[in-house]
Amino acid sequence: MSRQPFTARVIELIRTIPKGKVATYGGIAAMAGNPRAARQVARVLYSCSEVERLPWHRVVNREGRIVLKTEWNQMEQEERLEREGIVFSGSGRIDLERFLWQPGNTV
DNA sequence: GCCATGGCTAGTA
DNA sequence: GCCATGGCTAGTA
Repeated sequence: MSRQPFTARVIELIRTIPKGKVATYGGIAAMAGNPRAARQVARVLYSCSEVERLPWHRVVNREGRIVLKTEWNQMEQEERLEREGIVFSGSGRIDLERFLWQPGNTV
């Protein structure tokens, strides 16, 4: 199953998110070459996570929130992130200043 | 036509 | 809460 370049880059990028960090849908899309294709990232996660064994839980929305449909899935994502040391505020948000993956920085 | 987005506005308190 | 966005798939001809 060969993939389109954009999708292949998205998959590769998601794989690269380090443990203990998160990325945003829009951020991954931008790194893959199209800042407006945030929903494609969602689509890739939805359709490829299992087969590609992606660290799907490390992708959240621009507000640092989990946006999965079902409560069951939301809880699983939250648990996986907390197990990696990511902290949620009382209102269920992740501090992106602290936990956002920024491939460029040397810190 | 689907999708796990994002950005901007309207409308309430 | 609305709706533009865009890569991809399913399903028809």
